[in-house]
This record gives sequence, structure tokens and C-alpha cells, in this order.
Amino acid sequence: MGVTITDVARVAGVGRGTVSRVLNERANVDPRTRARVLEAIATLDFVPSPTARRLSLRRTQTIAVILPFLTRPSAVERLRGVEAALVRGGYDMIVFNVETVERREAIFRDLPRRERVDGLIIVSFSPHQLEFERIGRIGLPVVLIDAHHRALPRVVADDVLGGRLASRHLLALGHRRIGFIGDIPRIPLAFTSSRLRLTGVRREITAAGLTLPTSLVAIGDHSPRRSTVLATRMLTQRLPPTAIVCASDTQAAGALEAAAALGMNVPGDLSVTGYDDIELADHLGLTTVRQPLFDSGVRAVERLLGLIDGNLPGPLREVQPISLVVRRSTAPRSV
Amino acid sequence: MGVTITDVARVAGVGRGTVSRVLNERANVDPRTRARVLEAIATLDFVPSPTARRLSLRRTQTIAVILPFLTRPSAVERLRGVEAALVRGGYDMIVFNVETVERREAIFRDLPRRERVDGLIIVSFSPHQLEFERIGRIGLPVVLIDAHHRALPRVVADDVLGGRLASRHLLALGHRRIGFIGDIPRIPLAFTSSRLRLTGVRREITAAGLTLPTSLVAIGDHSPRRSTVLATRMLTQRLPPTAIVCASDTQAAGALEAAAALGMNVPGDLSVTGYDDIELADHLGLTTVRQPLFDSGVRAVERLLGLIDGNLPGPLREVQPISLVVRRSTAPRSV
DNA sequence: GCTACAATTGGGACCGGTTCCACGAGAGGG
DNA sequence: CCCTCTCGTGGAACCGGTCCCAATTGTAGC
Repeated sequence: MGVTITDVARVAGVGRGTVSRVLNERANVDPRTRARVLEAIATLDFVPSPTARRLSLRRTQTIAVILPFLTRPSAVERLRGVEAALVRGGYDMIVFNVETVERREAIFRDLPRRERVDGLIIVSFSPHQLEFERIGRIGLPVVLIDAHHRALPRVVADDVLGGRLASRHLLALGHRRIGFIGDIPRIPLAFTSSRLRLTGVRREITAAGLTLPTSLVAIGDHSPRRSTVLATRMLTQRLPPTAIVCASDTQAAGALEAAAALGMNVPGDLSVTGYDDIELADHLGLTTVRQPLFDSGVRAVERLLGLIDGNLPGPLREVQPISLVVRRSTAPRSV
Repeated sequence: MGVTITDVARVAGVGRGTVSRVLNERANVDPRTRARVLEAIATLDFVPSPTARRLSLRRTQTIAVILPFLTRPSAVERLRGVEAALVRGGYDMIVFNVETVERREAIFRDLPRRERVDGLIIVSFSPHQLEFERIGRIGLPVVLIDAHHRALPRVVADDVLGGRLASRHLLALGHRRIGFIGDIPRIPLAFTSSRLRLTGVRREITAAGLTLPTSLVAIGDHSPRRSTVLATRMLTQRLPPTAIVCASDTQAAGALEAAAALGMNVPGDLSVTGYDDIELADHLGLTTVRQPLFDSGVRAVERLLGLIDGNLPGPLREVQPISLVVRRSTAPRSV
């Protein structure tokens, strides 16, 4: 333990600089010298200290991921993608889970000032002006996933389109009263995707010459439990919907639960769509809008590493493809 | 950017050592000197470089978490606990997600590039002898969660007891043919909890003077999808069970799905229990064995930080309490 | 055989902290 | 009044790498 580059240099009978050159695979090293150095490294079982390397290079080989609600399967799936891509790139990942406003503020207060990460990935919430400036001031490369900011590179899907796809499908099946259940954009953690999906639904319904009354729009938090409550309320009102578009698979699961508890048959009496296409959707046979979650993490990392290496950012907004996956939770409106 | 301790020293008109003493709140600093230094720090907006600090102190203020299958809700919940506790302790967390044997090997191979973490938390799989030796050789403090090793500190729950609790409950409800669905301990990633739960079930059933025939034990991977297949097979055989104990809530969800597809009523025709008490269990109304997932992460961190600070490890094996949560997926056997 | 130039190489300076040692000043005791 | 002893302090050495410059060696050209 504690074998340093100096030890290697001594054993190999060369200077420290030469060992460093061998380690970093620089040119201009005599093959025989290189061989001796490599042998010494092997003999001593030498591993370079990343910390010393960092100090010297002023690079940490680490990136930070900030994401809200590690509990959400969709967030976790994105994290998996980030992790997998970072491993390939030789970077470490440190994770910050944000569940409160205080924590969010604390992270942004501390993180940027320290040169402890080379880059930042923010998942599913949009930095506000202050945070943006703070990041900009220290010149920390950032990529957003599933979040928006005019001036920052980001990997997103077209949530408005997603809302349209889901409702178009239901309209095509003959549904005329379509409800929507989404999660509230808690102001301080402003998520936007749910709101955008609602916009898509509304546009599509309007385009079909119909309307989306407020009685058919319910907003709560992300939990299936809350969604069950909202769906139950919506389904027991005077003019209930024959189909419900949900802003996530998790919430769709809650809606299915509500329908079952009310003795309604899905898709006979009620059609339900989700969003994300997480494993649960497959399991529940949920018709849903698929977006590439894992891949969004991979792409974000690729772009971030590019930025770190000083490549041109390219188009700031990278839009990932989405598609409708039809399963057995939707059917033509029963007459 | 780039304000160093030397700048602070210059502005305050003191030596670098003195600044360091102020930063680390050492005694033996004249109050007036301290005030001047603090003022200089504020003026310059100085933040010490963690990297330099690490190199000097030979401490990284970072711990690594290795866990398999970030997709599993129970693993994620544990991770949340770890993250929350580390934040409180002022440590960073780097995450390694293991989904293949190659990755597992790679992680343990690279680990000796030590100095990059001060400690290690391994979740849900037990290090084999080679890994144990490797960790020991570099003197890296380790705590296991939901995993076993004679010589390593660990935070576990009594899985055998958990299996007993679930089956005892079902036996008390009059069930006599009880099945079990668990996930296979894939040899290279040997998870043990599922196997131990099966042991508990078997013991309890045996203690009741009954037997657990092999036709009522099904082992697959962790996915609900696979579990649905297994449950369907089990339920359509000649002598089907009237109750099924599952090794996780996820698998229980799969079993419920199978029952629904077969037109069976839960809990009328079939009782089902899960394990973990994740959010899904609440949502599905699943009777399950609750174990403190979040808290297991918190406790592991507390113990690990203690080890890092050189405290005595105390009893190696810390057992967390578990309890049966009865919901609506279990009922007395219908006659 | 001598010069010019390229290829290698050694080692000092540096990254930004912490620690330890030695030194000076002020206080207390004889 | 002088001698200790303590307290506060400056600064060198160190942590373990990288980088750059200068020196040395080797080689080709004339």
C-alpha cells in the first residue's frame, strides 16, 4: 500500500516524468524503457492515485447527477442509463436526490463552488434563473434531461406530442369524454412534463372539435394512491369519462385500481393510458406512450462528456423519439 | 475561481498554516487573527479545494455503494436511505450498479484504486472469498446490507423469520396448500434472501405438520412478468395452492396478475403475500412482510462512518425488525 | 569527422491543501 | 531582572501526480 510513482521510477531506474509518460501512453518513450517501467509497475502492483491526478490535472473524472424523487421508476431508469454510459467513459457518478426545496437549494449552493465535479446532469426539473447563473459563473458543463432551459443543452422528448398520441388513440377508438390525471408541478420543483402532456391532450381534443372540461382534469402528486383517489372522484361524478389519459404509468396504475374498486371493467367500461412504458406498464398490460428513458441518460452523458472535452454543443435541444404502445387497457368505446 | 489558501493568507497578512488552522477550527489562534482571516475568506469568497484536501489528508470524503439491479424498488429505497444519511454526514456517494458478472468483477478489480473512497457499502449480495480478501488487503471499511459474510459488519433482517411470519399468517387463516414463488439465486450474484425466506416458509409449514411439495415451489428471476408465468403454471396444476407466499412484492404483483387472468378472485379463491412493503404493496392492497428498507441504508451508513472514524465495530450482525402488514390480499381459506 | 537536429529523458516547479517544527513575544516565578 | 514556559505564528516539507524545460544521447547529412 502506498506505492507511488517515485517508487516505480526508482525500481525502473528512470525519472518520474518518464513513468508518467508511460502511464499516459505518450509518444516519445523508448520501447525498452517503456518495458522496464511496465515491469516495475507490475512488480510493485502500482496503481496511480486518482486524487493526486485530480489535483494536478484539475479534473475530477466525476460528474454529479441531480434528480428528484429517486423513488420514481422513470427517474431510476434514466439514472441507470447515466450510470452505464459513465462507466464506459471512465467517470464516476455522484448522486444527489432532491426531495425538498431546502435540499435543492443546498445542493446548488454548495456544489458549483467546489471544483469537485467536471460536469452536471439535471434530471426532470428546470434550473431557475439563479441556479442557471450560478452554474454559468463557474463554467460548469451541464446537460438537462426531461427539463427545459432556453440556454442549456438538453435531452427531451416531445411531451405535447405524447399527450396528443395518447388522446388521438382514444379518439380513434370512439371515445368522446376523455379525462386527464397528472401530477402537480410543485412550484419550487417545477416539473413541466405533466403540464405539457396535458397541453397535448387538450390540443388534440380541441382539434377533434370536442372540449376538455375542468371536471375531467385532475392534478395530484405522483403517487398511485393519490391517483386512485382522483380517479375515483372523476369516475363517480355525474358525467364520467369513458377514457383517462394519465401523465405516468404509476398514476395509470392508480386509475386502474380505482376502476377495479368501482367494479368497472378495463377496457370494457373504461380505457386508460399511461406514460413512460416502465416495467409496470408491461405487467399491467397498459397502453402507454413509450419514451427512451435509459437512452436519455446515455445520450445526456455522451453530450456532457463532449462538452467537457470542449466539443461544440451542437443543437441545444435534442428530441428523442416517442411512440404509442398499445396493450389491453384501451378498447373501442362500448356503446 | 481559483482563490487559494495562499491568497487568503496574503490578504489577511498571515501564514498559510494559520489560515488552515482557522479553517479547521483549531485552538491556539488569537481571536483577532482569526477575525482577520475570516474576513479575508469572506472578501475573497474562498472555498477550500476538496481535492487538495483529500490528497493531503488521504481521505476522500466519499463512499461507494455497490448494488445489483437498480431497477428493483427495494434496492432503490435502500439507496435513498444511504444517500440521505451520507448527506448528513458530509460525504459524497458514488454508485455502482451491478447487473452482470463482468461488471461485478470489474468493480472489485478496480477497487484497489483505493484512496478514491473511504468506505464501501454492498447491498444485497454477499462478497465471495476472493472479494473479501481483496477488500481486506486494502483495509477498506465495509458494511453489508441484506447480505451475509461471517467476518463483515452487516445490517440484515431475519429472512427466515419473514418467511415464517407470512406462512404462519396463512396457516392461521386455514390454508393448507401453500405455494412459494421466489427469485433464483443466480449463482454469480448469489442473493440469499429469497432462499432464506423459502427456508422460513418450509420450517413453519413443517412445524404445522404439513409439507411443502416441490410442485408448490417456483423459482424464476425477479420480474413480475416471469412471476406471472410461474404463478399461472402453479395455479393450473392438478392440486393448486390456496395461498402463495412470494419473496418480493414485485413477484406478488405478478402472482396477482396471474390470478386475475385466470379469473380467480383474490383473496376469495387465492391468498397472496409479498415481501418488502414497497409503495406498490400498499397500492395493491398486498399483505406483506415489512422490512425497514430506507432505514437499513441509514444504519449501514452510521456504522460505516463509525468504522472510518476508527470506532469499534460492535456486534457484526445488526438485525432489523420486520413485521407482517395485513391488507386485503389474504383471507381465510374458502371452504 | 563534425554539425544540426530529433528523440529521449531527468527533474524542478506546481496543483492546494495539512502538519510539524522552530522561533519570537509575553507572562509568571524566583 | 533574568530565566523558563506557554502561546501564537510563519513557513518548509509533504501528499502523489503532471508538465515543461533543459540536458543528453543518437542519427543523419555533408
